[in-house]
Amino acid sequence: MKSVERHNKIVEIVLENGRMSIADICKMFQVSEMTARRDLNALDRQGLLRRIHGGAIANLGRSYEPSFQTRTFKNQSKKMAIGLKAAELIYDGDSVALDVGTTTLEIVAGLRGKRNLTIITSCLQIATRVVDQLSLDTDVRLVLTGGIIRPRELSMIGPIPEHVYQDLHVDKAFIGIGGISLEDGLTEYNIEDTQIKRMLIRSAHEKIVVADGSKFGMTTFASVAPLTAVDKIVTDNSAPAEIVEQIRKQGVEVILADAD
Amino acid sequence: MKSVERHNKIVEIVLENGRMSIADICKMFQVSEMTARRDLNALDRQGLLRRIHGGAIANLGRSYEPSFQTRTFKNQSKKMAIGLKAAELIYDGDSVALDVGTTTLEIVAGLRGKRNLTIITSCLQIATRVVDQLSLDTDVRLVLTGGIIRPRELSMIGPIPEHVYQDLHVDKAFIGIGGISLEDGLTEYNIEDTQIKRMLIRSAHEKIVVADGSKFGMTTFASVAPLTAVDKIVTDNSAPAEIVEQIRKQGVEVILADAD
DNA sequence: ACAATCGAACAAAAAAATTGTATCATATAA
DNA sequence: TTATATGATACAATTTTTTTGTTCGATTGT
Repeated sequence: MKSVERHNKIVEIVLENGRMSIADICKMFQVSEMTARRDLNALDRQGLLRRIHGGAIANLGRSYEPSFQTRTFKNQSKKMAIGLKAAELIYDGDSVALDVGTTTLEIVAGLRGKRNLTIITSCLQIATRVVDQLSLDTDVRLVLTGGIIRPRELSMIGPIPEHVYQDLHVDKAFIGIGGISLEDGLTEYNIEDTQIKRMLIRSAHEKIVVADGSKFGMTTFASVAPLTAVDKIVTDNSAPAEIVEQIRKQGVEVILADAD
Repeated sequence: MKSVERHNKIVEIVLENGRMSIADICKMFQVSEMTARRDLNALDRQGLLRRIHGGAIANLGRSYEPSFQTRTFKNQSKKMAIGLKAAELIYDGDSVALDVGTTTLEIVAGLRGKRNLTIITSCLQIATRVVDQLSLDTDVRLVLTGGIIRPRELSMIGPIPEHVYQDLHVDKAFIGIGGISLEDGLTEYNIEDTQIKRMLIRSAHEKIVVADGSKFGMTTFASVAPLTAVDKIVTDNSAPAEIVEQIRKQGVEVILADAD
């Protein structure tokens, strides 16, 4: 086992159980205390958990959204499956908007080989990944909306992106979302985000939500739009069947990706 | 000598002399032919030179601007010195615009420890570096202008950044430039860039050009502005003394950084 | 106070990268 | 075309970097 794998596992467990002790790590991975401490200190520096005496705890205050990097670890394989499935909805020549998010980020991997795409995003991570992965092989036009960068999020907010989205029209918008519920519709953690997401929905011909199964039945802080404001939802097969059923009855297509 | 240093030296020499043979490399660095070949192949893959039978040649069609990555290698130590010197002009609380460029990129390193900065840029590299290096320690507000990303340049052009710069006003703008000449003033390689640079100059209270000594006396393709449109020029001590003298006579302050 | 935990420093071990040599394939020039 | 130089692959040797463990004095929480 490589050290990076161990780090990932540790973060996953801390996120799952809320805490993990030095002793736990020693036992589970057969390493010395010093190594366990070094691991936790490194992960703490990366902001992925909070170091405490004797171990580490998750660093999420309940009502706060975890940082982008932390969220990347949650349900990663599911997000990858969703991203690839969502990418299948994109055809050569499409103009697509990719919302900020760890799930939308995975869509990029599925764009290899597609021709003549226009991609609009306000997410620095997505932009960087597109440049790294695509701009060499594929002929892709990449547009960044600009805006004020939120340091932990690497997304841009404020009047600039709103203004840009207002003037642009895309074939398809892929929207990440904090919660999907029958009662409260689509909800997000931050008010700033809701505004951008609304603009996105407005300026896209086809509106597609990407969200892993854990988002279903969740209501987070700020309301974005009713369920029926979007055309499709791409999720994985861990999404609760009854909720999916109800959503379909409301006329929203739900696409399930196979996650390992 | 580390392999990276050797690579840098090789690129520098190829850029300087236009070509370099396998034998040259073996002799100069006391390495085997195999190593020399591996070096050239690696650098070719990175697009920094063009591999030919028996050696390598520079891969610049004379009238074209080399790619961002290639330019990073040219006069790197001088650019670092200039960047640090230029950063001394920035005070706590300033709002600064950082133009696209390999020299402006080096300003970021000098911003450590400064408080309450607002940085505006349309360069993806600069944005990424600011996020990596500063956003943790420093309290910096980072604004990206947005725009269409030019894949090789990682800069943004088009109506979006122009519009954004139009609405923003900064204390100081640091402008990279392709050529500085007494007859033709400030010139650039691409027309697209000139427009943005003009906007930058217009929206800044203090206009500062950063350019290494090799840019002096050069005229590139497109005219940006007359020399007197800017307040200061930060360069290194390799800048030709007579030209510097003449520029100073025109009322533009020239600051010389000590390069190794 | 006192046992557990921590971090610094050093040494050991493992992993990764760099480099060289030998060998055979390929390209260039006469 | 042949002869010679150059190239590429594979493997081994080397160096460098990363990771890990141990010891020991300092610090922490109960």
